[in-house]
Amino acid sequence: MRIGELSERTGTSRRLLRYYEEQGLIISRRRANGYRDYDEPSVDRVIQVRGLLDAGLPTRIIKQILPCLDKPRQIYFPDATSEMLETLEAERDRMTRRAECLLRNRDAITEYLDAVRAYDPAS
Amino acid sequence: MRIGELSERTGTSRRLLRYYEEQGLIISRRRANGYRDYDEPSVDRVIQVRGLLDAGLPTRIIKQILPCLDKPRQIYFPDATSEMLETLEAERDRMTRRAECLLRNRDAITEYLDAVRAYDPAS
DNA sequence: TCGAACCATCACATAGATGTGAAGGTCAAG
DNA sequence: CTTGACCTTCACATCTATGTGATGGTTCGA
Repeated sequence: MRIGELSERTGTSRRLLRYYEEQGLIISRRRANGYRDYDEPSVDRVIQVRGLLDAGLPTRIIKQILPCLDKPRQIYFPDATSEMLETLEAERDRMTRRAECLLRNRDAITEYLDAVRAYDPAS
Repeated sequence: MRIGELSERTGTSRRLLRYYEEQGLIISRRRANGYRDYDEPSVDRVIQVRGLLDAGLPTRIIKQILPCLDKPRQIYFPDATSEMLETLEAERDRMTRRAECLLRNRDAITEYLDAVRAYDPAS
C-alpha cells in the first residue's frame, strides 16, 4: 500500500511515517516511480511504534527493542552483543517502573472519581 | 528545605524544579530573602511528577490529575465540573492503555532475552 | 571583610516529535 | 491533454522538556 493508505489506517500523518522511516522504525520498498510501498504488517508496526512513543520511549530506544517484537521470532544472534543485552534489560526494567507508575496513578484517579460520584451521584 | 536539597533528594535540576513550579505542578513558600522553601511532601510530589513525565504525560495533564493524588484525600467538589470528570476518565483510560502497551512490549523483551540466553548461556 | 556556596530571575540554546508549505513528479479519469 | 489527487524531497516553524550562562542578591565561615 502507499503512504496515504497507511496514514489513514494508522491515524498517523504522512510526515510522521516518513520521520519514523528516517529514524529506522519502519521500512518501505520503493515502486518504480519512487513511491513508498508498505506491506500489511507495517500497519501493526506503526501502531506499536506510536504506542511506545506515547508511553514516553524515544525513537532511539524503540529502534533497539523492535527486533524483540518480530513474530515469528527471528533473532540475529551475531548482533546481540552483551552490551546490547544489558541495555535491553535496563530498558525493560524501566518500562516496568513506568507501567507501575501509570497504574498506581490511574488507580488514584479511579478512587478520586469514585469519591466524587459517591458525593454527587448525578455526575 | 531550600531548592538545592530538594534537587539532590529528587535527582532533579534546580532549573526543572522552578519549571515545574511555573507549570503549577509543585508549590513553594518563600523565605524573607526570597529563597524558595519546600516542605517534606514536596520530595514525593516531585518524584511523582517525574514518573508521570517519564511515562509520557505532558505537564498540562499532570496538573489536572494531581488533585487526585493528595493523601489524605481532599476533594474540592466545587472544582469538579462534569467536564473535568470526563477529562479525568479519558486520561485514566489512556494511562491504562499506555501501561498495557508497556507491559506487552516488556514481556516481548523478556522473551527475547530468554531466547538469546537459551542459545548462548554465557551471556 | 572577603570568598565560596547558596539563592534569584531572565534569556538564550537544544533536542525530539510534529506541523506546514513550497516545488515538482506520477497517474488516472474526464 | 488537462486536472486533481496522489507522491517525492526539502526547509522552516512550533511546542515541550530541558540545559546553560549571565547578572546579581544572601549567608556563612575563614
